[in-house]
Amino acid sequence: MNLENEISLRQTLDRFNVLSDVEFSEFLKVCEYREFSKKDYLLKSGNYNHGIYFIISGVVGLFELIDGEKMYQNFFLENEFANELKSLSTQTPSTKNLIALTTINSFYLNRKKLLELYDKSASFERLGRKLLEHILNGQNEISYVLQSLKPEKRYEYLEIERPELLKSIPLTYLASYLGLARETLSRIRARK
Amino acid sequence: MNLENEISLRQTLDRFNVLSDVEFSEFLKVCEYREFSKKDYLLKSGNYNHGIYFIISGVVGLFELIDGEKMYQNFFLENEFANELKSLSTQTPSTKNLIALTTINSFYLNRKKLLELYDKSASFERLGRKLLEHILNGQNEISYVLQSLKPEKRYEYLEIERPELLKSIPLTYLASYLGLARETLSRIRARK
DNA sequence: TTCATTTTGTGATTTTCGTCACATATAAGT
DNA sequence: ACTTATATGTGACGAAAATCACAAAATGAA
Repeated sequence: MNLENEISLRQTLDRFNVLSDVEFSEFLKVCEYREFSKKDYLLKSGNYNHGIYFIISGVVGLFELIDGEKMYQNFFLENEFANELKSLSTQTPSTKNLIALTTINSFYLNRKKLLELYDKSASFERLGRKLLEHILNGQNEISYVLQSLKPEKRYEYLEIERPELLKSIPLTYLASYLGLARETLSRIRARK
Repeated sequence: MNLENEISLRQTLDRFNVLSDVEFSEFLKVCEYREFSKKDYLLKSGNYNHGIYFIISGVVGLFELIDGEKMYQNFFLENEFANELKSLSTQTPSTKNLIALTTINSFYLNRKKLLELYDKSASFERLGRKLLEHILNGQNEISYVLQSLKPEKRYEYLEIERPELLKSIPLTYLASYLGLARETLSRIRARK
């Protein structure tokens, strides 16, 4: 069970191809197992952000309150790193929130401990850099969708590129993610 | 003149607070001075991407051809690093283009040489990581604009947060950047 | 200076999407 | 099982933006 979780993490990190066995066990030492119930906040706006979460199971949403409405900006699924990097890197209070959309099993990675790892070996720093590259590529993609695609095509983007989101996340949240009115997305789906 | 350019670079890098004097002169060794005329391509879609450019002076645009139209996705001004990180990090042919919108003076930073630097000292890797964080924060911001702001507010975002773009870049290009029809942006500006 | 190219402005028209209102369905909590 | 809270569907309507068409202005090149 616990071992299984570590294997998930290992496999995810292996895709970046940087950590040796020894380094991985070093890495594991900074991982704290944490659980959350649905609607729990992993990060609340106004608070400082001290780390990131590796999602073992469940779905986490990143949102910002705008005119009293939750605008979802990202979703993190199994085997992804839930994060809000702006407040993490600048160490200023977060304007955004991370919320558990389901029950969550996760590993928490404390920022300070990660920075200490960075000092120990360049491999960890490299892992951090590669993870950032990965996140940035994802962010570029969603920008492209918002900039260039009409509502119907945005929905198709989800169908093709991120079908897991359609399955696990309420339409209402996806609408804000795609920059559309809830009703518009509902109608797009209706005519399919 | 040449010294002046190096000072610009130094000041820009100093904001990340990682390189010593010695490391900076090491860094300078991988910088190749390059000039471009207006309309030259720094990167052409279909080609491999072998590095990034520090812009000493001028403006570079990042665009993608969609239905035969240039969709501008970013602009790089003086003292910024013009880049297309997806093709650079994955080493696949670029789908995007970097084009000189004015005469350009730049330093070219070759990817391989940068990776070699990364191996030499963790400071360089850290610089790379911090630069990525910086780029990612910018990318998050433009996503927010596209997702949450109506056309008029998008224009105001430029007025307030990026006035240099309004001064130096044709309205037509800015329209695609903001995900709007050219005419819409022209009318927004007219009623101000 | 002249000609071609690029960029911007502006009206008329069409389309799409957002908004409002309310019904229904589904899930969650006691 | 009952009640409340969340989420979804759908029609009517209006506002806003896209599209089309063309003129004017600005920029660049020969």
